Amino acid sequence: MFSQTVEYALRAVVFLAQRAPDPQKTADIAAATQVPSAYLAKVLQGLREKEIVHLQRGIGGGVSLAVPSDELTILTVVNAVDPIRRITTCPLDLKSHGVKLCALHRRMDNAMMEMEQAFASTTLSELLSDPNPSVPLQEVTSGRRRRK
Amino acid sequence: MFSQTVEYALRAVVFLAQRAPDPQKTADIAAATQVPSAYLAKVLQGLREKEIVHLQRGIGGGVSLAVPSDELTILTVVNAVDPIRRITTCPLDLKSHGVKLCALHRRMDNAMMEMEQAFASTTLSELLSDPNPSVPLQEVTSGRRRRK
DNA sequence: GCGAAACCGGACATCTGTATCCAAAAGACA
DNA sequence: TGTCTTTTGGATACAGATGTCCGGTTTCGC
Repeated sequence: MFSQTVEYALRAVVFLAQRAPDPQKTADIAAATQVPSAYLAKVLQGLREKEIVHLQRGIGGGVSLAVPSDELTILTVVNAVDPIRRITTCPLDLKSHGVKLCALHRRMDNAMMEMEQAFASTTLSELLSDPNPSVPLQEVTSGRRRRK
Repeated sequence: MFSQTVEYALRAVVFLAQRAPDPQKTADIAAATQVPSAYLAKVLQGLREKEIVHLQRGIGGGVSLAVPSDELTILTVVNAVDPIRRITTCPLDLKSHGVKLCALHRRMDNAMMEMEQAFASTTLSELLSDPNPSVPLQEVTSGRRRRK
């Protein structure tokens, strides 16, 4: 349903949002998110082209969000690496269908529309502030512990 | 989002539902649904293994639905060829997350759950009786045709 | 039983997503 | 300027999805 690349990209931006605004090295992101580092580099390049992250070479460099986490939605990230392609015209190119989808394709597109809306309405910062014992990318520790 | 194979399988069963209970030749299904016939044969074999269609060899044979169209849901067909894989445990195998998904994965799974529900609640016969001027797989015949 | 109709099944080809590796480019800093 | 650090981008590899091909098998009308 979702490609690995989407999953990887989301993990990366969540990690970056957690550590914002400090830039993170690709290798560190890869370790924390359990993504192959060489491949993560490719995924991050895709995010850079869409101006979602900023990549800085050299000492002290790394990857950081190019957009505030409260303005960055899940949908933006998903569409950057593996766009949700809505069904806008008949896949069979039936002329008389045109933009008026048949019952089958309308329902398929509706499902995707709802997914789009769900993803468009959730920002990265909302994810991080979710009152959930399971914090993205982090093991729960019995005691109280917090590091920046 | 949806694989080609899913799209092909859905077109095929819709066509079969329209012509039920008459068996249809694979080549005819392929022509009507605009699916490569050799590949459609593979897809149909998958549907046969899941006992969604019945394949009959020999003269007068062909493909027919093995399930009444009012008992066959879109979800059944989708899951037969390309199962919707719900997120049931933490993709990162974080021990403390276990079955309790973090905010990110919970939202992704929620989206898939809603898609499952939407597809599970629609049967093939409901698709065919949908009051929609665009009939699946068929050009609208009333009125003049336009040249391409 | 014969032969045509129609599916069966496996080998093969192609394309795309996923993943790895390394030399080169670019930035920071002494 | 020189060097260390970190990203960049191209080459390569592999797997799975998609698509093709063809001889074989089953079934039925005659």
